Amino acid sequence: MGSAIADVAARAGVSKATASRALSGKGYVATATRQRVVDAAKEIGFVASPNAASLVTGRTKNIGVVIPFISHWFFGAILEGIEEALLGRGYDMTLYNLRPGSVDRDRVFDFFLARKRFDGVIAIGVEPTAEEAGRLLRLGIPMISIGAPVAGIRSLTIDDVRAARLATEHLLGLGHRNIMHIGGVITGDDDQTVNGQRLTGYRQAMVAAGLGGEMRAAQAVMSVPGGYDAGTHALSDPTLRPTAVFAACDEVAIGVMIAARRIGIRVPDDLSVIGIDGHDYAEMFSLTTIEQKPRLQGQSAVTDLLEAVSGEPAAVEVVEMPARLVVRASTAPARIRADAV
Amino acid sequence: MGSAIADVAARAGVSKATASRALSGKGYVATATRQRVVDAAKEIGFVASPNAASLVTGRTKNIGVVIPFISHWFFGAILEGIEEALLGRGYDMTLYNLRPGSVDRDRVFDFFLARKRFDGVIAIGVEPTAEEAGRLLRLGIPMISIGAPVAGIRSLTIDDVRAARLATEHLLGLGHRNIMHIGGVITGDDDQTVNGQRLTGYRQAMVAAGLGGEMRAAQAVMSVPGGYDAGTHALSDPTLRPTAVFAACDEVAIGVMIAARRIGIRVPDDLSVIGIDGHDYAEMFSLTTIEQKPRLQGQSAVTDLLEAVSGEPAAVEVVEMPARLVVRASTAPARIRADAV
DNA sequence: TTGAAAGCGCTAACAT
DNA sequence: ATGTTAGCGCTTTCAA
Repeated sequence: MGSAIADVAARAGVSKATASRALSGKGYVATATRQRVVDAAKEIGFVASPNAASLVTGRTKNIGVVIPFISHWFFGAILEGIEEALLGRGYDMTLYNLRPGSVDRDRVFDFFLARKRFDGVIAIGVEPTAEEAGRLLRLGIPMISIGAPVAGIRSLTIDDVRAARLATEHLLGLGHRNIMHIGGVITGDDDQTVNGQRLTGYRQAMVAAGLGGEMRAAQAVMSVPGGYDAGTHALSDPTLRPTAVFAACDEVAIGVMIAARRIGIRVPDDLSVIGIDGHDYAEMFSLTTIEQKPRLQGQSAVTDLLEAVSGEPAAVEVVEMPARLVVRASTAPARIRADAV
Repeated sequence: MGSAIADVAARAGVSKATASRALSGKGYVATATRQRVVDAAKEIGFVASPNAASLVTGRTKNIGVVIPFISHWFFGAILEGIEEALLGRGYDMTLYNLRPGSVDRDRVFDFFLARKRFDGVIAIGVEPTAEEAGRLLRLGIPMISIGAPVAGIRSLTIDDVRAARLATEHLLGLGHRNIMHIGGVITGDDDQTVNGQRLTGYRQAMVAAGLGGEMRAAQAVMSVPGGYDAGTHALSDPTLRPTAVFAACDEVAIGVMIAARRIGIRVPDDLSVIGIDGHDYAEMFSLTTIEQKPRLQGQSAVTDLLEAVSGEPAAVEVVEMPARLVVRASTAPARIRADAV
């Protein structure tokens, strides 16, 4: 029941302080004494109250995580990586699911996160404002960002511009000229979010190839059905149909491939598709992709954050995660069409 | 910074007790006094320490959630439902990702959950043992289970046997005789898990239709690639091919449909497929399914659990969630094949 | 309506 | 190597 460390101490015939030392392993305790305390604790089923401990140590062994989606593969996989890394070190994870544009955003940053409940915070794809970040840092709560470079705090991300360029160049290298980009929703023309950067990379590659006039971009909800809808729309007119699609993420790419097949377009023979993420399903769909390894990103974020928690604040910088091109059958060399000769 | 309620009190010219009453809204405080306290708190950016409050009230406003997968749609959607419901009531969610067979299981139940960190625990698809459940209940931590009936605690679940029977009967009603079940991994013959119950429902329906001798069941990893692999295997031999497949979940069903199309089997004309879950992608794939509404399950779990937290412990019982058959094009009436005439 | 005082369960000096 | 003491920041009697 409500057994406290005082009960353990009494049972072992020592003081609370000694019981605390024996149980936590900090400070000198005679081996025999320690054993008696440990036994006593086990006998009455004692488990220390983390609240009480936190109150005095100032450490909670708890990390706050903010994420926009859970039921999207990429984000779910990051979460799994974080959880695994945290659990192994005796930390737990408190999760805030903050969809883009959520009215709860202020409450999460101002109330939930700004209490002394967390040793650190991981923001995934959320792009905290300078004010939001500053508030936490001033409270002494280190923060790290995954997937979105945030001014003033350490960020883990792939170089999205470069990844998009890589993907587009891969299609160009196969001989494609008519390459369409199906990306996420963009706000404004100088959008610096992940979606904006991927569009930028596409543009850079197209312009560099002298195809600045051939660029075509559409926006899709970042999901398989989103890609399906956008793909259906983009591919329906045979005369305007691209020969290759660079999708801003694998879920969209998969949706596009499904739409193409339903329309009767052979993939990859008549349409090359490339995505970004390295989705678990990519192999099944023979999808060519730029691999991001989200689980690894989650684990790295934990490593970096806990370093900042226990030691010096980690340097503020953008850490580039590896992004690897994985070629599969979904991208084939462009074929010379009869009508193009 | 480390502003405490004493700072607020000093600034407002009242005692800590009054400041506490003013901020929490409990107890008598003159309106003018309250306003001064609230202003003072805002001015110095005071946010109460939940640890300190928990220590004295015994309530943490924090719920522990145990889940086997995050990056599977069904589980992710439940989590989103839970988070939404919790956030609205000022509660946090601490998440433990416990894959089946994980070596961390004991640590999570004995160490992480059994501390006074949680007002309640939600176990999703985890089936705590009587001992694990009893331990928490003895500590006064109410627990609720989603998706798996657990002895001694309240459970939210669809009637999996009935859902499976419903699915199978739907295929039977379309005239199918050669119906295969592609389910999850089963351990032993009287497996009482979700997978086992769905197999049982399939058997009941088949036997009731006089097709006990025609039953065929395969096991698959519960994912789209898992369904793809199992489907590829099950459908490769044209002479043994079923005319309909009842898949134990939508992800498997989708995998089976993709495999079928790749093999050249027309869906739904030559193969009817039905799943369970009500996946977001079901509509896109025209998948007939038994809908489970996981977000709703998550929300209901929160409602029920918080009732138990604040009032009488809720009655121990199994609450049946609605499961609804959604018919789409992926199940078509069985056709009389030439070779069957 | 407000204040003083006690104490939630633990850890960390400081003594011994 | 162990015990004593003093809080961590808050809420809650109890008195005024």
